[in-house]
Amino acid sequence: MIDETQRVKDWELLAQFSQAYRTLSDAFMEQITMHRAQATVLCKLFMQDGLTQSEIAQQLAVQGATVTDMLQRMEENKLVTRRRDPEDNRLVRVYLTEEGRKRERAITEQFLKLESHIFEAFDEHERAQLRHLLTRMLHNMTSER
Amino acid sequence: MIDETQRVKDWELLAQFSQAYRTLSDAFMEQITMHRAQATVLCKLFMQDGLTQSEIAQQLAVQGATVTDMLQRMEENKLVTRRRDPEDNRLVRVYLTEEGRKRERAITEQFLKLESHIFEAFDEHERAQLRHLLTRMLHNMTSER
DNA sequence: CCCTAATCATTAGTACCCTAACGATATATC
DNA sequence: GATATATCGTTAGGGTACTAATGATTAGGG
Repeated sequence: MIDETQRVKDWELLAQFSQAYRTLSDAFMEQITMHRAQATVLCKLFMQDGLTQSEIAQQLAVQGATVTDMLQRMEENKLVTRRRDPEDNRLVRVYLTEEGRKRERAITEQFLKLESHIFEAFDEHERAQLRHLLTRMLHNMTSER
Repeated sequence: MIDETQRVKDWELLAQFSQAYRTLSDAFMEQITMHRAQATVLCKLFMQDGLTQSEIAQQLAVQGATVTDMLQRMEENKLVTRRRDPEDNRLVRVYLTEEGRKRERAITEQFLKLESHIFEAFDEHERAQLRHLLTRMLHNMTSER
């Protein structure tokens, strides 16, 4: 008989990991005076400027209301500007400011540092293995039904 | 040359996973009218009643202030009671109420459901592999320096 | 015994994330 | 063209998380 009261359940491990990832990335971003979620939004804009708010919400897998709040703070801090799309007035398109664009290097470097910290002592085979497992779990978690 | 602009970076995968886990567990807990973090606290108390707040903070890997807020809400909702430890008056010990204890079955079942949803189509070997990789990352993430 | 340092919990302020309800705009159907 | 439906963003309210500052209690060193 395995002692059920002692064994760490898998969901506990996932919860711990999820929490630890956020805490650590908060700490890394704080080193360059950024917030985790805001840095992530900027990363999306580095790849493609002028995304709509709902596109950002979808890419971050958060609700639209969350994005509204975040972008309001980011606009106050002059990291982005927001303009209605003239083609479709429902859409709000988000653009990097000069100030936002200036942070590209620091942010991408910091995310790479975070990555190498987390994968300390991992070889490429193990990273590939992990990618595969995470991708499958992600599929299970986000698929309908 | 690999096209760096296309490949999903590992930190993005970790961030996605972390977000998806929270969203999904929020959804599962919402089905039984509970909040993710509060359910986790109750689980710790199911294992060991009368934990102090700092012990709970350590087990959840969050700051003490976070636990204070959570437990105040949980006490208002009659899920737990809090009493100062007579041996050491700095400590606040947290105890399950009858109401809190009543939720044990529903909560543990719901976490198991969550687990089997996430690990759909995983065999035991793959789960063991994942446990190993996650544990090592967790170690990298939480170790000093 | 007193003073200092350590530990524990709380408060205040901020950011992130959710749901629910709502207003504005665009599209589809008649 | 008018009405119905869908989409997009905002607001309001609540839960989860952080840091920094504070107060209360305990433990240690002289």
